[in-house]
Amino acid sequence: MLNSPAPLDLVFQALADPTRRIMVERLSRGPASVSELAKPLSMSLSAVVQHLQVLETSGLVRSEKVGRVRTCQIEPATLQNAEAWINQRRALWERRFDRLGDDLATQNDDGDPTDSK
Amino acid sequence: MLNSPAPLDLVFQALADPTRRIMVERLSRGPASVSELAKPLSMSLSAVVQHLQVLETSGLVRSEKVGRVRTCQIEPATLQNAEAWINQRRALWERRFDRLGDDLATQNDDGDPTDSK
DNA sequence: CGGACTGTTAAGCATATGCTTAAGTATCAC
DNA sequence: GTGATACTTAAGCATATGCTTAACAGTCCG
Repeated sequence: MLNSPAPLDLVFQALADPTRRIMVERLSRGPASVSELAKPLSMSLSAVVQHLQVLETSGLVRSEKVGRVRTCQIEPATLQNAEAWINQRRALWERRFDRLGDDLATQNDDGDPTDSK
Repeated sequence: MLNSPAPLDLVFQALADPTRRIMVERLSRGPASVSELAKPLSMSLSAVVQHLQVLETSGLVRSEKVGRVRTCQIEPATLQNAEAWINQRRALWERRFDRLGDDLATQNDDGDPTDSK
């Protein structure tokens, strides 16, 4: 039991910050050290480390230290969980829209294609 | 273009709260009034209204008042924006994994397996 | 060894967030 | 009009968040 089930709360919370999204974007292109992550960001290294901790707690990022360098990488499964949640909601509302379409069709049933675009 | 581009910050921030995700889930199944949204939630109506404001500010929910009832519905496009962001990151890391596979294949290509461990 | 490099940790601070209670406003139903 | 219904708004409060600076701790290099 190394890592927690990474609740959606923490994942979305982590993604809510633009700095952290930049870090995730960078890591989507490949692993990076802490200072590489910090390079494009205009804030102290300390702040970057704190953002990194949020990302790791959320399960979005995993890191390992070798020598004096900590190398970070994304954990795709976690991002996919977030995506999956959104997908499931979409399934609900799309189902609803389909039924709505059926109802309209039923109402207009005797062939008059009102919105023929 | 009535409203602002609904920055991802606000969308992910809105989704970070479990109460608000319950509300979004409910609205994915169809429109609801404020008190209908509040029914499954163990907090004051006032708190629910405040959550609703967060959802509306994020662009995830739209609402309209008729008589004394405010009816709320989801705004699918906004959720899809969030999904799209995740999808785009995935495109990046998948591309990377593909190249990684290529490299491994190339390295092992012409038969001299010097360190076959 | 000594210094540069790469983080790490702690303290402090301003602002944001998620509630609460309490008081108010605008329907609707009789 | 009276009362119930359905929010709405404001104030207050505890905790969380996003930084900062400053001091500390390993690691590598000559």
